[in-house]
Amino acid sequence: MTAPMRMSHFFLKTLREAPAEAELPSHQLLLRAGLVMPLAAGLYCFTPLGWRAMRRVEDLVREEMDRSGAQELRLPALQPVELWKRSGRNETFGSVLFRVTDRRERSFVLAPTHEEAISALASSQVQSYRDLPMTLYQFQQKFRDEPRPRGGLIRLREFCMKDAYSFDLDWETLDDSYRAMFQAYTRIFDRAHVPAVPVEADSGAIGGKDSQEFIYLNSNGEDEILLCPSCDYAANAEKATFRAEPPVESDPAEMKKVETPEVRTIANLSTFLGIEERQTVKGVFYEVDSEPVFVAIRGDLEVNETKLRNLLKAIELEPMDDAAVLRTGLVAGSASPVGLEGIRVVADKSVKEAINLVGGANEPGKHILNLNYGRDWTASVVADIALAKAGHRCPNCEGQLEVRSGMELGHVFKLGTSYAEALDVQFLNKEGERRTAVMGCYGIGIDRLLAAILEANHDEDGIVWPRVLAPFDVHVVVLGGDDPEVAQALAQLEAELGETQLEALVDDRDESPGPKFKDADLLGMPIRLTVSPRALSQGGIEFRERSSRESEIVPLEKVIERIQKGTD
RNA sequence: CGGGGUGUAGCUCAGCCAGGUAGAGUGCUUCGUUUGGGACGAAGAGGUCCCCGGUUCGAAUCCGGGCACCCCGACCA
Repeated sequence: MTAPMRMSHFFLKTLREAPAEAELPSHQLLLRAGLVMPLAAGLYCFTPLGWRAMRRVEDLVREEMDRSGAQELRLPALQPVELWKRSGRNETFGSVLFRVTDRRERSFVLAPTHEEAISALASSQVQSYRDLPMTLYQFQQKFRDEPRPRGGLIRLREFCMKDAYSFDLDWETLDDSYRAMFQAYTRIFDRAHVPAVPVEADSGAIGGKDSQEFIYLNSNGEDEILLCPSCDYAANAEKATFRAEPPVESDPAEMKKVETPEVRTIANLSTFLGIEERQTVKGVFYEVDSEPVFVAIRGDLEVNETKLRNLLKAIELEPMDDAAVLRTGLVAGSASPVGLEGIRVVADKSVKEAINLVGGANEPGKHILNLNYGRDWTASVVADIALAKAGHRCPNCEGQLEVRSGMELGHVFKLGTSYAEALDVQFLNKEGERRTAVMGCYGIGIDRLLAAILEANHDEDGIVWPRVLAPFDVHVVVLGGDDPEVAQALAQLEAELGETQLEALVDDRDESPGPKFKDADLLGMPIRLTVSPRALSQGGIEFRERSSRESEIVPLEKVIERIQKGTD
């Protein structure tokens, strides 16, 4: 039971125009509706209205987490750097970690995520198989020194994340914990009216098994997603696999060096020799943790740097610059894995299966015909390191993959034992043997989810809040407040609303009707009630739904009933 | 970190090229009118022209350096 909030006293300023810095619809709405104010790049103040919205989102997520059996707790954001050294992530997170020093010169980090802290807690508390399985979660501010914060609440330097961690006896019971969380996420995005789809995701260098992201497909997203229109295959481009065109069939032939003047690219080469790009092999050079690496891949494909990074367990990986290419003695434009010495060679599986490929001769202006893996050259590792692209064949069916952009709203991930090992989360099983807990982690960015909700729920006039998330349930527009009949009707309405759980925002400002209606549309509460002499003369007050824009006159004594009808 | 753009009133922007009293719309304050879709009239308040330095009699404007913000890329367990 809450007293209605009067707008004349509410700390809120709406903007007629969006500030120039905002490009995305969600960013513009956040600023125009006065939900947030930027403090610095990637840092926002939430106003009372914005904070109400955040809390509604948080409450929805909390409800589903609790329903799944997870238990809420709270971990510190400020953590000793030693914890991060134990997990190895002091190095792997690198410059993304915000670092601070206390008065005694001890080093701390502002946590970007909480696997370390939760593992430390679990380590101290978990002793027996009877303690497991369990899933713990929190809402907590995360800090990441992002290279480029962007898009309002899309990518922040400080943000609120719901992060959950499961601890299991083994991989089998982890499957149950994971499934429960997956279902909770499905319900959350459903109820939040954001069409998020699960896609296969990269699990990074940590190892671990299944990893799925919940992606809201949206042209303003920053992740690239490959989707199969014919089946349900969907994967982040970092992870996506595909079936490459089969190699051209032929019998292995003798290697032969040919003159290829001015030919420096695969496109040139295939035109010059009149062959398909898939009949060539190309070399791509990388600098991996300060070591040169030669990547051999079929000419029609490109290297997926995430796959390569994971394969080599690399921290730093970047294309080699020209100076390093010279220093290493590689011949850009005619590079070949054949006869290379003093450099690690990594090959994509596409070149292992192919027969009689054309590759460089490691001499300018020359190439070699009929290269065959195993006979003429080998690599230290052969793996799938190819980048899936639109038009490639789906790994599961005959469909052609399509590419879309999307926003990562949530991530569920079977972590495995790496953190539990590093931080000693162990227990005794029934047989009295010491075992390491098997972990999962599950995150949802709350601020980003709020942004996605706005992206998915607005029209040209403003926000259209889903009922469960609206900062207020009802927006009351008062016209002609000096009229005694209006004042009396308003008093009665407010009293009745006060008897319910409904939260109301009452626009009692001394404004003309225009701005009041415009603001009501902009702020987007699900139901607008207009108390005015005109409506009263028609027998009640005007009831209007933001989503349908349909309105009707409802007698005062029926209003509460009318509002509650259709509450989801 | 590389490329591009922008910094002038709370917000949107003009003025800068061609140096000379700091502007408009909107918002805000006051008064009056108005009261169903950003209404009308009148009077006001509001400025470190991003910062530092230089050139000049004189700099929002020209020159040098820096900073911030936005976009693209790189990066992003």
